Amino acid sequence: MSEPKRPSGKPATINDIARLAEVSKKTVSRVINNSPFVKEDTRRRVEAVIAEHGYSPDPQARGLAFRRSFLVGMIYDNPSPNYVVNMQQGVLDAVRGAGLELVVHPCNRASDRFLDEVRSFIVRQKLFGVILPPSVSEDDRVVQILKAADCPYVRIASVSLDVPECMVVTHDSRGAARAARHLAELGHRRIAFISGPDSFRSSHERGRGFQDGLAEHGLKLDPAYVRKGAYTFESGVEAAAELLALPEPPTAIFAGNDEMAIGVMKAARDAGMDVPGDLSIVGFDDLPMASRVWPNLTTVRLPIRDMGRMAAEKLTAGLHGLDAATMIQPEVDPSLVVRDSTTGPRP
Amino acid sequence: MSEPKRPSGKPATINDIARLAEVSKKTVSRVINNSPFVKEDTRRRVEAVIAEHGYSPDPQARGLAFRRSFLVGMIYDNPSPNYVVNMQQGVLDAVRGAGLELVVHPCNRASDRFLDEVRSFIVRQKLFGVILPPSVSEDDRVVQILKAADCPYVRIASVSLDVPECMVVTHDSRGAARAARHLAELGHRRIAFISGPDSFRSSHERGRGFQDGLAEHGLKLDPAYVRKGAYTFESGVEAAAELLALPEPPTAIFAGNDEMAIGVMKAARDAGMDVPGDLSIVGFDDLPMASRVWPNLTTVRLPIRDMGRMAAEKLTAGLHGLDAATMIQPEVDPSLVVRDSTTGPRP
DNA sequence: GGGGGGACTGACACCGCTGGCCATTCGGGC
DNA sequence: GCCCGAATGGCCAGCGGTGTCAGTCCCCCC
Repeated sequence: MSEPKRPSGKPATINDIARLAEVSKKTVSRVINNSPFVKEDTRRRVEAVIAEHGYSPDPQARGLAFRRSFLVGMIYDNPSPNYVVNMQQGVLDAVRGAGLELVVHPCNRASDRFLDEVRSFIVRQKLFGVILPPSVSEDDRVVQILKAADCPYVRIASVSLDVPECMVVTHDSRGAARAARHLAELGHRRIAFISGPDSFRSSHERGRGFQDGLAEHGLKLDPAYVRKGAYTFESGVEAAAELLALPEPPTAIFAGNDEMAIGVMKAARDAGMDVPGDLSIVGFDDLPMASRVWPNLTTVRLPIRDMGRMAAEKLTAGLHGLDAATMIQPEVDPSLVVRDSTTGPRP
Repeated sequence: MSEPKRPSGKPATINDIARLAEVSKKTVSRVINNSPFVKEDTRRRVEAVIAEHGYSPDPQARGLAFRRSFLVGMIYDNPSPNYVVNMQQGVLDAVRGAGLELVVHPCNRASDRFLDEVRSFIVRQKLFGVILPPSVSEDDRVVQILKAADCPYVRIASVSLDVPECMVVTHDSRGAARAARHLAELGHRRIAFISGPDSFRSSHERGRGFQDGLAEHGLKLDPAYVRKGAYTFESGVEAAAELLALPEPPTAIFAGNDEMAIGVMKAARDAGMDVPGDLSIVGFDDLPMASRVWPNLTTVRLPIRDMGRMAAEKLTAGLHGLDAATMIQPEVDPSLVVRDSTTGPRP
């Protein structure tokens, strides 16, 4: 249906369409850009020709004239392939069909050229918009650059850091609270928590939510049962080894993410403990791994792809004549995925 | 050092540079494009101004004039986040600094609009080049589209499918042969193989290499010990369950990828078998999971990031005045990562 | 001293599209 | 018949670069 009709091999231009539709290229341009001053009749005729010839305007030329590209950037510093790929997919869900493309920009926030690189990327590409997943989303310096470059952006973070139209809040605390309730309801009382590193907001949010959840059941997190991890497998192993060596070891451990939770599993195995018999474990993220390891890990799942889509939709809202601030905002709601790594404590 | 000097906030243009360097914008253009017809003196002067003002030419305008964008596309249909992210990273390793950006284009090869979508992407964006990882790299229809659009591309595949300058060959067969030798040298004789689906070249290559490796030790793959999987966890479980139910079950299983290998582990556990005591298992891919599951999985690792980099370097060779065909070509060499899921068979 | 040629540079059109401004046409209300 | 607004076209400039081509300059050689 949309086979380009020009035998020349080169794609059609706006002039071709104008000639074939017997209108001026100005009117074709009006149609493309949804100008309201086009008769319905004319619009249909032009659109027919466009469709017939599979024409789509050259994004470079258009971008040049608009002083803005049709590229959405995603700037991230996230080592989890699962997170990254799902978020990319979500962004693409929203961005395709809007005629935008996704340019990925992983970066190293620890590098001393980090800001210069990001600035140069943003300024040079005149991005249509930028998606900032954690932890880059938490870096105000990046946001400053974006503002200075007059580049729209959406930040994805566990807690609100900005005006609503620039935020997708993931409410990690709610997910952690669910984990807490789950463990409390199973009857656990000696419950431990392994946090992520301080440099991540999610780390605090997950800890806070977990405490809130426990509090609902009249439980308090004993500081003796809290360890700081680094969101890595090894740090999970280490922290859990310490906890399990306690005179009164916990009967359940909530790890700040799945990597650490699986480290906890290893530590339990090393200590000759049965999971979940001797120790219940809950993670956070629902990595693919979580449903492969044995026992399958109970964990909190974030709808990452949806989050990406929602963020991108805020960016493209303007294209559809919507206002990102007033959009009906589906809330991100972390869910608890109960699998086999949790059960009641031994009597 | 590279702080833009224009208080206006807008980035410098070629005209600004021309004025400041007291040359025509054409000469600035020559400097940017490394034209040999610029006096050394002039070039230095222009470069000084460019550096001083942190100028970099607008990719859109340049692309418009060149009839080519500065975007590298990566078109893939690969469900493994690990693979995708590593390959993206590798491509970026090569592409950054060349002034190119990476546009990601996951797709669904099963969709009936697949080819139209890919065509529209390629034609519209006038891509600088395209990276095709498996399995898209094996689709000749995509390659036809690229050729028709006069768009450079590099295919990454387990076996050569094209002229050398358009190929990065991953030699999966060599990796599989290593796995075979490893098992043979451990003393295994009843060795099973779970293949991937027929639709993947890698599936055949891994099978072929495995047989070759066995043959070096005078062993032959007994068809009774071969099952076809689908590169999924579940298919691994299923195939292994069948194999382990055999009257004389294998003492070692080579799975076509890690997903299936981990499925094999589950099947072994379900069958009450000890890994590696009763059953040795080897996978392929070295997913992050492989070093998290228990026992840690022995597997074959492909240098995915390097592969991405090598592919992108072929694309950018022209920019550096090199010829992709004659480049010194580092070979991809899959390596065997021996972990804890393999040992000798019980006597 | 004049001619020739290579090295270097700049003027100008153009890439494909949008925006501004004005002219033109058409149809309808009064 | 007049006026007005909606719909459209024409034209030109401009986005920020590059290609073409025609110089200009300088040096070398006869």
